[in-house]
Amino acid sequence: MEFDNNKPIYLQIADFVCDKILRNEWSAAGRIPSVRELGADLQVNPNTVMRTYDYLQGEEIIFNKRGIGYFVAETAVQNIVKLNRTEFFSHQLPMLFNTMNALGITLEEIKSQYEAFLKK
Amino acid sequence: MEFDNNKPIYLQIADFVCDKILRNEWSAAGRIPSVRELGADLQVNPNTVMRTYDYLQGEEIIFNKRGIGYFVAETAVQNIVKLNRTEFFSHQLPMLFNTMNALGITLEEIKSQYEAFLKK
Amino acid sequence: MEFDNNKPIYLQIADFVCDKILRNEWSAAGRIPSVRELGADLQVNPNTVMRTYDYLQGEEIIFNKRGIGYFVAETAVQNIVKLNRTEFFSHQLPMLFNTMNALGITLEEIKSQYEAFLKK
Amino acid sequence: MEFDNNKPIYLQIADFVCDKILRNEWSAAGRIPSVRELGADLQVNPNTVMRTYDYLQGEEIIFNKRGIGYFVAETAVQNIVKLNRTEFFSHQLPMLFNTMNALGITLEEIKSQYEAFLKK
DNA sequence: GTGGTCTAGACCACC
DNA sequence: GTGGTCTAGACCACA
Repeated sequence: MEFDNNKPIYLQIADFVCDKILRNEWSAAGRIPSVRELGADLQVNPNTVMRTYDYLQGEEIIFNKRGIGYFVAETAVQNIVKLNRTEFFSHQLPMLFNTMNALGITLEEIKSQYEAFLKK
Repeated sequence: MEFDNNKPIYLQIADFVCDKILRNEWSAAGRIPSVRELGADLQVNPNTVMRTYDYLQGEEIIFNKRGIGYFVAETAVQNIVKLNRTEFFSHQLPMLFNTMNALGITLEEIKSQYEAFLKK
Repeated sequence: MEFDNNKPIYLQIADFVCDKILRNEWSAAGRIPSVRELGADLQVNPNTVMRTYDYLQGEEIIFNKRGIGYFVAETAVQNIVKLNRTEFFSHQLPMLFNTMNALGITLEEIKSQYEAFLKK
Repeated sequence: MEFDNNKPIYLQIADFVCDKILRNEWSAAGRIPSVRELGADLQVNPNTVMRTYDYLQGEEIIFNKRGIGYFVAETAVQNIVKLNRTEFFSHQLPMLFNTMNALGITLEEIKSQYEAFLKK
């Protein structure tokens, strides 16, 4: 897996895990890979995965059974969606609008770019 | 001036300088404040301003006359705009589209949000 | 290590690093010393080494893995050679020819000096 | 006049003055422009020209009559040539040979470059 | 542990 | 006066 330098790796791994859950590859109440396993898979220090799991547990997307492993929470999917939507509408979108304003970019341009993006 | 903790101060100062240039408050071929002056103005260490100027010189937005000071480059405005647009269309926008896709958000929603944003 | 006062230390360290790479003492994709280590080795402030690494990363000679360290880029050797040759043929040599012309020095004289230099 | 950023302006002005003398445009025992005049001509601070004249006086290339101005020394030409040749053979040339060695550049390459330079 | 940023203060060459 | 470099020491996020 390749990482973007502008975002902490542990958050990128969180996205990766959420993606797995949303696609139902890791299903509700099921066990997810151990910190060591996932670390080996993604070629990343286990500590970093640990941080991801910590974060996801805080958001109630996964939970821990001591000595056994981490599991997908029942409410995982809805929490992921809520988390993402909140982030999107309260941070990402306003920032976008600000730069659009600053650069004089219209919604029309965004629209045509979006259509090009969809075809890709 | 207040600084956002999520972005290096020297880059926020760069934005500040670019803004001045775009608004024509600091005009083409004109001298801009010395690192010491601007540092005092913004309550920031001169070294930090130095780093900003270094960066902006690399982007060919300002240039230096030795022992005299820094000046706005002839091509400053176009370089600023180019820099910002490149960043916007090749990074910010694709990331936006990706999350839109992932969250199932349509362009219609964006549009209504944008109108709300404009009224604010 | 001793430093020449006529050239910034951070650039002399850059030369030092490039030399290591060219001699294959620090090999492609391998990790190079941390800013703290090299700083201690060369009896130089870590910030100064940091500046060197910054510069070399800009020239795509080394690259960074966050939280882990700096590594020799795959294309390091060719980039070093290209950098040096460009500098030599487009700046150093023309300046030499200009002064040769001004002083009426012939290529023959250069040649004999060069042979003397090689024997030294 | 345009200045190279890698060399102090006052030394570049010194080169300019020496060139005038060597070409006999400013002849032996003749008066040369005042600090203010030359400064205006070259669009440079008079202080900087002053520093040039100071330096050239130290090298016995020009001399000063108080209240009147600066004049070309009788021994100017020979001192210029001596100064330049010394600089060339004891500094410039050894540095050249070093980089040639480091980059594996042969005298043959230099020769062909030189011929190309002469035709230009 | 790593790099990245920032401050405070110093010294220097140059204009 | 200007920028440029360097040091010492601090704090932070990240791995």
